[in-house]
Amino acid sequence: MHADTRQRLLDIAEQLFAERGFYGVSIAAIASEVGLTKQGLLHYFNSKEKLYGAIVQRISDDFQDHQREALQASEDPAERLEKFYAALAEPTETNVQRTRLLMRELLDNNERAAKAENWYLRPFLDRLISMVKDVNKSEKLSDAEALAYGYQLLGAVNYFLISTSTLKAIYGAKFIEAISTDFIKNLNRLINQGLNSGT
Amino acid sequence: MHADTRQRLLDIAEQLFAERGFYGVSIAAIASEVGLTKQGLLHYFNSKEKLYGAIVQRISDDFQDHQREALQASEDPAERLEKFYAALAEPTETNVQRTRLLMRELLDNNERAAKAENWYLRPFLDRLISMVKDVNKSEKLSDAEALAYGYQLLGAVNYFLISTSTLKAIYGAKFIEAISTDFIKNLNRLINQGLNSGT
DNA sequence: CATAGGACCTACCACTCGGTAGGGAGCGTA
DNA sequence: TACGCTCCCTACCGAGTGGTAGGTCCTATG
Repeated sequence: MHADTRQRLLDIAEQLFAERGFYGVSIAAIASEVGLTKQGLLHYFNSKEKLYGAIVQRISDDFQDHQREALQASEDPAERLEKFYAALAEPTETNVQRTRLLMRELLDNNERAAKAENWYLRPFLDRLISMVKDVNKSEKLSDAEALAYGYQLLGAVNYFLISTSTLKAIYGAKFIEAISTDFIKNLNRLINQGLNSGT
Repeated sequence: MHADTRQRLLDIAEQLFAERGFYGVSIAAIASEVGLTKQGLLHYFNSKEKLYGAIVQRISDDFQDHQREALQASEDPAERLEKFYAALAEPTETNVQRTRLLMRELLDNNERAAKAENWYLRPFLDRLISMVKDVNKSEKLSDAEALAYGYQLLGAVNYFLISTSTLKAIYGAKFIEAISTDFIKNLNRLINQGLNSGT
């Protein structure tokens, strides 16, 4: 029962893991934030890794849901891609948080990524490849070319999302707001130009 | 004396911090990798933070050296920018490693980045802005526009660098090699196209 | 030959970590 | 009333953490 407590644990743990990383947060800290003791937490998730795994799973599930929605949002492939990246780039608090967490995952998994754990990215990337290929059917991009292209935009968006707080501290909030709008404009131009003018 | 040991400490610590993050490595682990005890390490760097700080400083210094070299490498601003990003994207082991470390820095510093610590990025970014503006003088890009543009490419490159090992595990080494060449091709196209065809 | 200081060491400290053992309060069911 | 189950607790463990105190060896300098 008490799926409520479970949810709150997941929510808060997600936040803390995103902010400080897996090694940077203790389960005791997570538990106390929820109003439990460490063992209260361990009642729901048998270990720290299990808790972390559940969070990553939840995020990747949600991501793929959004991807499916983007596919149904429009008929025009280019427009679909635009909306897809626009959704990814949205500076929502949870969006930024989850981007941070996935970025950390990418960094931590490094070489042991060969294990089944990190393949959660696979369906997401596969769908991305086909979305890119749909935009430019005339030239018949190879999978590698499509992924190279899609990944560039993915990197641009994700990197920018995790940078905004730091950039704000350096250049000030106003300047960064100006950048954000330019950023989206640029992104859409890259999507349209980049795929119309040949490889 | 024994600047040699000091160097080895920095080298190995950089590697370990890049792989596992600040909290993921103990100073004892670093020391033993060098062939010292924990206290041997503390003889050279008074604390873990000091050691880490010295590493970040060294990286940012080197980065700016490379940036200066790129500026002198060519007369054509667009070509300069091409060479600059090509150097950043080079999948050297140390290059990948340092990108990982700086990415972690970006994630960890988050909101407390307001302190002087993280401003090491500032001169690097300022130079980037002026490089971008030089390419497209006719349109007189604002600083925000220039940074938005430069940062997109920066994100694309950095994100790709830290992803390669994971992508290899998912798609296989050959596929990723194919992507890498397409990636650079794409990047150069974005540099030339993106800045010639207006904001 | 004396002395100072660099380059390390062993021993230890207070503390935190993830995890186990075991118990108790409140509940629904028989 | 008795039983078992969910939810959460206190108490504790071994291992590991960053850091301090204090000592030893070696070399360079006077």
